[in-house]
Amino acid sequence: MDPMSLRHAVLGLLAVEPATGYDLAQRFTKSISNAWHAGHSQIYPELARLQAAGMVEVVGEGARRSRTFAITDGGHEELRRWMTETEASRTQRSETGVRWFLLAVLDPEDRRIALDQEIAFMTSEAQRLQAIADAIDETPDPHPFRATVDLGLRVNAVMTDWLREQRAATEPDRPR
Amino acid sequence: MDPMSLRHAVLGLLAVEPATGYDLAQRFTKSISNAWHAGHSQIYPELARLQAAGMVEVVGEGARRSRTFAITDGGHEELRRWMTETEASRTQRSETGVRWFLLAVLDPEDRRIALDQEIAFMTSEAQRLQAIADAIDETPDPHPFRATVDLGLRVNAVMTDWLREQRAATEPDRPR
DNA sequence: GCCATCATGTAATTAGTTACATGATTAG
DNA sequence: CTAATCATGTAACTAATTACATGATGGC
Repeated sequence: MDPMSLRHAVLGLLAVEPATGYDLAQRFTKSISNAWHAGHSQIYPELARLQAAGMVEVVGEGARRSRTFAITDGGHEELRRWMTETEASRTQRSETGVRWFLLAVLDPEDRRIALDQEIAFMTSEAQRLQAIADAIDETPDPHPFRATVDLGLRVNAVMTDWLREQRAATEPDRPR
Repeated sequence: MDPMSLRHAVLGLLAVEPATGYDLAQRFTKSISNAWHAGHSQIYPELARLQAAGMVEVVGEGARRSRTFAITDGGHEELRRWMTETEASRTQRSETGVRWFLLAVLDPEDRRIALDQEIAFMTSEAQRLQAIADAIDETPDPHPFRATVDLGLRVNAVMTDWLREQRAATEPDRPR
């Protein structure tokens, strides 16, 4: 049972900084959402399993019966092992990808409508990523995930260019 | 219940050309695998549901009790509706993405090992995509999915550049 | 006092993977 | 004749989503 990226995503987020289950749910949507997502109903049970496996531990209990978890040495070792010794199974699932694939089977009119939607979506994504980048840049010391945000922006740019090309090729009257 | 990209991926593949369930399983791995994947154990039940919903129909029965499915007008309409009228839920899941995210929490030595693995993986992916592109280019008429293969290659190139930058920044003795 | 948000959990359902199972056809 | 591939299905399990449920704290 080597796949299971959720486990490693959680460990990785905790490796940066200890957090509560609630924090983790937020970080999934705010930082790693381009790669993986998990809601709290998945996170709490996973934290319990990781704790049972000695990979995370409770390092503090706060208000509202909150528990802050931190990664242990065992957890770090598991991360290291997974990253350097396992051959990735490479689960790949992107609804956006499916939609872009399907553009080809629409007639020109519908394709234009869909392309406009996709361009708008990518623009909002770029803004979301840029906001994250800006927030990171305001912090004093270099943030570990800054580089992947940059990658996201680059990929977004290439994809948006592609969408615009497709859009231009579908222009009705003046195909230029 | 508007998500469910599997349904639309199947409809889209059938929109290009009728196929058996077996064919579809192959096409998932060979063409759309960057966006979505499904094995035959998921495809056959989905075909049955689509048939019950009148979105696909059996257009031929061949050897080995094989049935060839084709998309119906209802199926086309559903595709059109989903692509132009629904707001994408944007399921996004990439184990590769998780791994790249986690690079930041590894120490330099392990990071180099992981980066080398990732660069090798992206290189093999580029070759796989290029092979698909070449196969498409040999066909007489323009293939609907040629453009998305091209997009895949472009994105791969940007990502590989990023990996190499990261790798260079982790050089041990001679950090340039 | 009340509303937003923090915080944690479980239950029910649906989606996806892996394993089991079977048999037909074709190429060598 | 026999191995590879074509072809279809079901069963068992795991992962993920959505819905249900509860309660604490802090700001207004």
